[in-house]
Amino acid sequence: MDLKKIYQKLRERKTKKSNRPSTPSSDLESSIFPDNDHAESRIKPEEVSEDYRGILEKIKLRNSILYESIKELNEYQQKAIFTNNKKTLVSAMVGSGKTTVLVHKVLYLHFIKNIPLNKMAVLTFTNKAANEIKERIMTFYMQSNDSCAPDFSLFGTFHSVARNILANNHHLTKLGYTSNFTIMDENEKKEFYLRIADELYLNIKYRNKIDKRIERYIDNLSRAENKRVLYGNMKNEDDLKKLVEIGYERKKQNNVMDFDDLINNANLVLSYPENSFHPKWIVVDEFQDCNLMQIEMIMNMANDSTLIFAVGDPNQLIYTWRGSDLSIFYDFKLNECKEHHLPINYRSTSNILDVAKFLISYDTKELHGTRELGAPVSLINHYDSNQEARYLANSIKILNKEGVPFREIAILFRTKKQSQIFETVFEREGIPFEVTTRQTLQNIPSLHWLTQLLKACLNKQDLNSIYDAICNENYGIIEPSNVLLKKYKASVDKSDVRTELEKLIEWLSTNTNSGNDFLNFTTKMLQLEDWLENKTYAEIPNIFNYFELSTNLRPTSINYSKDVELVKKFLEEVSIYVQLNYDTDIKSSFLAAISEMSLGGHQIIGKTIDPNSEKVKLLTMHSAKGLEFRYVFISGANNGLIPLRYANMTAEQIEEEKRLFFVAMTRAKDYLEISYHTEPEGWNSYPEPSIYLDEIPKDLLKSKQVEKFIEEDIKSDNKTIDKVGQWYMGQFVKHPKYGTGTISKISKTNIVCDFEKFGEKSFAINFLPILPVEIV
DNA sequence: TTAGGGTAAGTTTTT
DNA sequence: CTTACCCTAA
Repeated sequence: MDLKKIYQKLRERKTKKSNRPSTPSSDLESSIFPDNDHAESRIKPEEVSEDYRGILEKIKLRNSILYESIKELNEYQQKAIFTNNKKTLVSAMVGSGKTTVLVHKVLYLHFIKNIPLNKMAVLTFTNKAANEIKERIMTFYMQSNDSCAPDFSLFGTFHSVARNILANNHHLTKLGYTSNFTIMDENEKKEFYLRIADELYLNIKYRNKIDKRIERYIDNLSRAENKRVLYGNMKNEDDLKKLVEIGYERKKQNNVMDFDDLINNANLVLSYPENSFHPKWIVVDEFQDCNLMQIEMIMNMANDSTLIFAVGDPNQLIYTWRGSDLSIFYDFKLNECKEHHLPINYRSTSNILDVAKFLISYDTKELHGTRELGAPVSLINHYDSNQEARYLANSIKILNKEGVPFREIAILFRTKKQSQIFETVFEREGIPFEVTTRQTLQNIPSLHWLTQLLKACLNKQDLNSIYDAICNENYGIIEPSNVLLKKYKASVDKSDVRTELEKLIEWLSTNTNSGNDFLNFTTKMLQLEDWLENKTYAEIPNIFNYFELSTNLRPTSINYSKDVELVKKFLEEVSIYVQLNYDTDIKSSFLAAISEMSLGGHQIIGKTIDPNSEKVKLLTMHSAKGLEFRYVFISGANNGLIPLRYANMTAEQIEEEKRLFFVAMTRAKDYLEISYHTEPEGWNSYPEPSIYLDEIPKDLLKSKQVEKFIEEDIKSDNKTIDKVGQWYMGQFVKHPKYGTGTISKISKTNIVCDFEKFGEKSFAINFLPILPVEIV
């Protein structure tokens, strides 16, 4: 159930509150705390505080619904919820119900300890996690008698909460920003820097790698000057340093922030001595993933009377490349912190846990299973990934016939590339599947354009959004060109104090052939803020008509109906966000909603992955984190792939790959199968099983070698052959442009010719522009 | 300006 | 191993 539906139900109930039945409906009850079906446990925490029973009794009197829910939890979970320590770290083992504990902690603090929800900051890393927490709390609100909608203003991702802190902080101007700043995502950031480089004729090498270079530059600020700037084959420094410095100033001029700026700037305003923003409680999810900036944000939000409750699992730390580090986790733990454990895993069979245990690096003794022995874990040796894909297609068909739904089956691998062969084979074999692809706003051009348009209207200094809104190749009113911005910037009068929006519109109207449509559209842009003035959330979808999107979305385009649908859904979503998170006025609430979309909220609209769809899931190990499946197949556990081999690997990175393998294994509920290949295709993978498999005792794994399929190999399309049709190796041929040459390579789909003057050229076999040459 | 030699980098992707 | 692209030599 999504937030919108819950909210609608909540509203419905509000209106007919008087004759509402006192018992909650059963469908709600079962959906509220899904992790709790195996609550009873033989394992007990060593010490149980004296007033422990008392607390439960107290809850029973205060809120019987919460009591019913909490009494189902195990004692470790209850202890973590009842703790009132200033700093608490809950080390949660994999599959031990940490989100359940987190949600109950919030409910306990609110309903029993009377902490208002808006005095609690609940910080997560993903929108998905934030939404799940909000949904569960909403559902609880619906069950209990509370009639008002909960205030989630400090619930959200670090970035989203940071944005809201900044937008509402009086000291923001000290940083050179105003409260209507907009957010640029990673792609927009790259464009932002490249445009500066273009405009100022900066010498920038490896332009396509500019994002990586800037990141590396900032990470290496402590290193020697030229070490930070050089990349690849560069011998001399380029203007990277200058670019970063100008970028820093330009972001302020344009009133835009990138993702990192949100956290960094929030830290700056929070650490001002006059800052008075301090939540009563700070609750952190996936604490092990925090980097230093995020820890700093937690600490800056806290004051002497703030209590911190963090939940995390060091064994699932797989994002150190985003700046998190085990030392952060342990430093926090050592510093006057009460530690709790959640050692009981409800997810996997004992066989699976027994194997996974050998890969655990921290708190080894603390993982306890609750389930039956189950099927043994298999280690299977395939010839290569193609053979494996055929084998799995077969196995999955059999499983499905036996009644296992496709959605309960997942195939996990280390790199995205590995999914291709499964897609090809499953497609051919008619097995329904879905691949998790990274969704960015750029993947949905109409929504990307719309966000840029709305950003441009609300932040009239955001030159990049303004330009992209007006000069978009699909939906813009003016044809984009890579010199327009440069020319505009060069000719603009520095003493002109008007906004960039006004200036660029005027400039474009005189320097391009713009017609009435342009005038009409840009006037609408300038006036959107005024239009919004006296509107309510319910009128936000009217923006569709305001901008005449039925014509501006290009009705002749093949994407038109889809675009209209997406845009309407987007505006609807914005409307709901404004309704749920209304703060001071419609304008700032609207901007908050648009910012939320920049922070990945669009995934709600554009998402193609439905966890409940009847499809086999093909996932990278990273994207499988947090998910679970009855049947899990880990593909390609070869050395070099797990751990993935690349230059200068550190011991820490080898450890992280191990944790990743652990995460992959523990996704399985009932059945786990691990494979490696005799002849792996990647340049970096060796024909031997992963080193991590050596750490697992042989008798815990059921080893098997799969016979090679003798059917025609699917990759034979690319294999070289000697002859096809009239063509043979070494044959003399003639090409109208390249002249004469000889055939140097033949495959089922292509012929490669080596021309005397032009070297090797490849041609598709169905469209050969060459002729045979008769040798006399 | 162009051709060809030389060499680092390559993965994962919460926002 | 392949790719991208810097760098240098004409």
